[in-house]
Amino acid sequence: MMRDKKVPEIKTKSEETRQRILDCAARCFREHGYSVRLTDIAEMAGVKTGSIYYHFNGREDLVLEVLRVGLRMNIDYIKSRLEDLPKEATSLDRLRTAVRADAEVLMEISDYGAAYNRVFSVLPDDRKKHLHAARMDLGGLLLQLYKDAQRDGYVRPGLDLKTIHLLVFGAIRWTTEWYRPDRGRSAELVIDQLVHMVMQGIEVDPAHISV
Amino acid sequence: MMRDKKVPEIKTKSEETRQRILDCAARCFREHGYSVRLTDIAEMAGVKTGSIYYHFNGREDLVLEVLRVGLRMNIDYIKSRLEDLPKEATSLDRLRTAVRADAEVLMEISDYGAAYNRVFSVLPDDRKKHLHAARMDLGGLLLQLYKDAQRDGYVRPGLDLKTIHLLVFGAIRWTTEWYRPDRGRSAELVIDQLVHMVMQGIEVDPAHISV
DNA sequence: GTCTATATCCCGATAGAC
DNA sequence: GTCTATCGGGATATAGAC
Repeated sequence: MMRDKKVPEIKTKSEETRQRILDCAARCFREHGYSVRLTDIAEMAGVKTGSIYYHFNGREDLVLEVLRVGLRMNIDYIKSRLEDLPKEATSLDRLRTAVRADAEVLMEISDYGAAYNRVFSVLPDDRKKHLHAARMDLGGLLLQLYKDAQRDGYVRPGLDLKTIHLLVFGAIRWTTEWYRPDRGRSAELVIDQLVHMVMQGIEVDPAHISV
Repeated sequence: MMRDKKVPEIKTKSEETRQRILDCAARCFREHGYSVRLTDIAEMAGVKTGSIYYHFNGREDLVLEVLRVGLRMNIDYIKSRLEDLPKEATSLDRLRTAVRADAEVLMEISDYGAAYNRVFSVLPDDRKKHLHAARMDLGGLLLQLYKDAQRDGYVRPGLDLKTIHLLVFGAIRWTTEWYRPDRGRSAELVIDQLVHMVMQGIEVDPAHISV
């Protein structure tokens, strides 16, 4: 899950347990939404409810930590995919890559991103504030790529890019509501269709119509 | 909210109260998600918690009723907009109209659709079953319009329409997470951008590039 | 560090007065 | 029909043993 950290990090047993609880929390939030009980998370992690309180200050704290990690993974993954691009990549290549990466991290890479989707909106306003900076980082990163591509003439000048970004972002986020890795359809297919639709649209090019 | 019913319906006071509770529930679910308390709904409706139990069998019953109404409104509104089209409308016109209508009902017409979005996924499986038929009605209605347009040669043959439908559906559903009627941007702008993107894509048509 | 046992709180639900 | 009062279940959180 995500690329390996640079530092090997000999983890203490405590850190391992903490990490396991966090992973299970992400998985639970992904699957059942905000209302999962601490008991369920504890059970999945192979500990008792009380033990969670040794590693976290409580439910709220645990939730926020999952969301923070989710956002960070999302941003880091997109950036790493952008860095993998060759120097000569155009701003359109970069936009396409970022959209793909955003969808990949949500659908394939980790539970944290999907957990973020389902949980964030039910958070009380003051909690949301704690995530504001990271959210702006992610949104800003993507929006800038749209702007760059438009500036370079790859994207139609008339479009409202903020709105476009939010619509694409939403189409990706909503996949957590219906996409299941089993059931035939692969994530790759979905992402291909998405990128195709966003870039070229679904209509047949009028210029190619024979009649 | 929605078009007037054919029958004027002299409502009894009881029916009015029931309706008010239902409307407030939809609003609460829209704004705060599944975890709103009955107390909040009651307060908004100007009654005490106990009174809700005269009109509904309990929280679960109230939730399901909001979802049922939401789905029905969504379907009915799309259908009515399709019926308003002139006879000579093409299958592409019908697809465009349906997508617009789906977005309108969610963003402008009623709280019920948005409530549905936020609540459905946290429902236990057996409750979801009760809505299965209506969900299929809505999904099937839209998917068929994509298929018709593709059959008539308006939509690229290679596309996986089920996936495309779910992506567009998701972009629309996710607007409830970010679109607010205040704050400048109008729903109409958003919907225009959506339809444009889905139909023509955001890329500049290569044929029109001068260099 | 992790457990067991328990305190505490909150909310849905019910009973019965009006 | 709507209210007030209250019960009961369930989940978070805490205390203290191991």
